Amino acid sequence: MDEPAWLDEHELSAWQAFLATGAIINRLVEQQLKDDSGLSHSQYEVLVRLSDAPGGELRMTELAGAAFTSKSGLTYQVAQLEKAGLVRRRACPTDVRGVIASLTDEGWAALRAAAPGHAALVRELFVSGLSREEFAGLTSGLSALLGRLSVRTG
Amino acid sequence: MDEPAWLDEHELSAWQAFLATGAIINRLVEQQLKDDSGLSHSQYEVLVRLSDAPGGELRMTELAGAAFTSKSGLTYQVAQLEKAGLVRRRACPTDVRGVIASLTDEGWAALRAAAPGHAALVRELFVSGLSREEFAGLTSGLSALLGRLSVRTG
DNA sequence: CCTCGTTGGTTCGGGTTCGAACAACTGGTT
DNA sequence: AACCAGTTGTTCGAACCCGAACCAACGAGG
Repeated sequence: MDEPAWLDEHELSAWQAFLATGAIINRLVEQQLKDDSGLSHSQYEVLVRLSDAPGGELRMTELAGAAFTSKSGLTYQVAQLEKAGLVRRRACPTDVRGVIASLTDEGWAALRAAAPGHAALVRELFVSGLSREEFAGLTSGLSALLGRLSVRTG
Repeated sequence: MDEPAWLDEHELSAWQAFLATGAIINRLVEQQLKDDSGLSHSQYEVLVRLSDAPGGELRMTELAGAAFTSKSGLTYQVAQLEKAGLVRRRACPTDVRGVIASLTDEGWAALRAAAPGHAALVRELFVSGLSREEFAGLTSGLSALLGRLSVRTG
């Protein structure tokens, strides 16, 4: 109907802020993890997802769905993590095609070692410096957004 | 002083929502621009920054600062855009080292052609589906965050 | 049993990104 | 004038990531 071709002032500044914060924060987090633990952000995410799963293991597809990466991207990252000894691959007992990625002891150790620095940075960048209301507003906006998006991705 | 090693429940879910929304939205935007205009998101951003600047031109460094990319990344993207005829490079009159990227007529046209679809998608993903309060909360949270981050990067 | 459409995971090719190293230049200081 | 710390933009090597193509295996319906 009346769809203007450009974003208006409010939309634009919100959108720009969204892009900018995402870019900056991602870069800083990436940097910190690399320097501090030798892990990329995606690798760290994979470890976190695995550690959240019962037994510290998950099928590749579930892992790709939970993390924010494509199937091929996940294959690559898991290969890297396996090379580093942090993750092991097992065959899935109920499906010959399936592959189960599973945290090794070294994987757990690496995660425990990396977590405090990561948590501190996330708190510094993302939580502190916002008032309680700002943080609450941000959180509810983000989760509404996420709910909306989940519908779209099916 | 009492810095827990892990994020608590609220921090974690907000952080995850932030990462997830960023990843999903970026992917969808990337896709739409590619399909619709043959531009990547970073290329589109470069065009937008140039179009915002007086005369449609900007020094490389200013462009890299305004967009969300490294210097080398920008060199690459501008080279692509130049190959496509959307951007021209000029020497900077006041500084021999300087390079000025400048929108061509084709660049303006490409931007005008791409903008409506992009704006519509951003509105669909990012604006609509949120109540006025949610959007306001999200916006103020994001800009507070951005202000905080600018201090850190400055 | 046997299709046959679907799913799981890897491989491959190409494009994108980054940081470090580099060379050319600037502007201020002595 | 000669220096020198800092800036500018590019190049290079490596890592990363994605989509498409692919093969093997599932499982529902005949």
